[in-house]
Amino acid sequence: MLKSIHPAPGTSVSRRLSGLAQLTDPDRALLQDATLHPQLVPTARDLIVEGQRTAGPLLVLEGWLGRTRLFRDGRRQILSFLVPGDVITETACAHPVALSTITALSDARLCPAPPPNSPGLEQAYAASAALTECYLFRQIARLGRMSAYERILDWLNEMHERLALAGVAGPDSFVMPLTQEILGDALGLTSVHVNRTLQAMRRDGILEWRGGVVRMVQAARASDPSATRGTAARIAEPAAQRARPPHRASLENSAA
Amino acid sequence: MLKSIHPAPGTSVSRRLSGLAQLTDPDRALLQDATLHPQLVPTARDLIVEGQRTAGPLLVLEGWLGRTRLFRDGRRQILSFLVPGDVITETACAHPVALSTITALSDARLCPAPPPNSPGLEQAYAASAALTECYLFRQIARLGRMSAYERILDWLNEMHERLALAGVAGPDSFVMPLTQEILGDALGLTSVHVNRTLQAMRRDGILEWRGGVVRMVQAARASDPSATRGTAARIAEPAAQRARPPHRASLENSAA
DNA sequence: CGTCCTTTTGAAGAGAGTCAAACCCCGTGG
DNA sequence: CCACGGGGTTTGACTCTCTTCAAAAGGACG
Repeated sequence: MLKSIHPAPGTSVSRRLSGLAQLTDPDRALLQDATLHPQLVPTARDLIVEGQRTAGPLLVLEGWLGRTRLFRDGRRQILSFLVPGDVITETACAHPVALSTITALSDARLCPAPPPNSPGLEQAYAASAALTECYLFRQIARLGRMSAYERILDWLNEMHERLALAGVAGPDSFVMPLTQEILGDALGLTSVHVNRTLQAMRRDGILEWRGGVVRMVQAARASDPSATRGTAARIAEPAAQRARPPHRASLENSAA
Repeated sequence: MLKSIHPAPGTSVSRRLSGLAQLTDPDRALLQDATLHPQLVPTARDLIVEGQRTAGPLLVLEGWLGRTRLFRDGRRQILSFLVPGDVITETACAHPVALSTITALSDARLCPAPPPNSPGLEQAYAASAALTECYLFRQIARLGRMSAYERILDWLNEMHERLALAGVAGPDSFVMPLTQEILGDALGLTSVHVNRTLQAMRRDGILEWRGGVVRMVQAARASDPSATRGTAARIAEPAAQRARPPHRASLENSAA
């Protein structure tokens, strides 16, 4: 089914890693071989449970997974998403325990990540890890300082960018196998409010979402309020000067 | 001034790393030597600016710093805190650029981290990195699914635990050099609401905060709605004891 | 003693949550 | 073929947490 969008499903990993570092043909062959014995994980199944001992690193070949944290009272937070092309590694440590539970959010296919024998692969893994950290930072900024409208927009942009890296996204669209409730759990919102915000975005004409396919209008792409500049001495600056959170498509009242 | 709480300021790093892995005397000596030529960073000064090339890893000897992200319109989010004993590393990568700006939130003292020549040091660094990731996850869960009251409580608990690892915290108190506004920027709240929530906590008798020193009543320690709070302790084997008598409304509706 | 921050306080508003019911789409099975 | 279920999506009405916008009150310090 995904095939309608991405032509060669089995190679999302090598496409992504090739984009992150200079890979040789042997490197690619190694990755290709690794995909021969994929592990299937059906929707809603836990791949790794927090606190358990971890196996080696994995590659996501297909499907979406999420690092999730569950509160005792049932609240849930999705910490990050894992999509095709991603490398799943637990920070090496004397006691290698998983720091979070990883759940399949759609039927997924994974395989063990081949050990980095070459400098190319090693660099690719390193770059992938750096990106992962980058997305964590972005998630924090999103939850901490963005409105619901902005969170969804920013998240859609991030996912599109990530899926594009793996070659599984169209120029302005991608397959989105999540429910609005899951989206809410990732963005710190209720499914009801996710729904209402999506409707607002549709009304604003910046987004289409039918049958699990998201299509984003170009304008949506432009609205990134973060864009960091030197933090400088703003830490010490009086609060009075700092702007308030714009809502809606705003975002452009930003003084670049 | 910090001396009133921790007796030997120069060794926060070796104390913390000793707790994370089995260090030999030469290891500790190496760390000790590294602290001989500290770098001073005054409050509000940027240590590293996002996008710049990075130097090597650093050790925080004293003071608090924060990874911060600034929006174009002035909104600010503090992604994570760096406190004495912490190791600052940028994910190695072909193009080693900083993923976020690091700003001193109080006068701080740092030094270059000695390269891990021994297995002990290597493990300590790895454990430290794992903990760092753990705190990022926790920060996400905090911002995404906790109320203001819970966020502050959870954050205070985390900081106490971290400072205790470095030996710079009392049994139920620690020095907190941040303003309420900075706290708000870390927890995704306004300084006004931080203030009001703190007052509520004082009224509830679970917290004192005078003159930059926070004192937490034992009960406060127990209110962690996250099911997974043992994770950090698992990484840092020699951890403190944690009780968990239930406490405070909104948390006790937790079902195992 | 005035200035600059930070902390408090107040009143009013708005974004997001809650609760509940209706609606829809689809696969199932009578 | 169509009623039946069940998950996901929509809607509506109401509540409440947290934000806004001032402005006053402390406090540290030259």
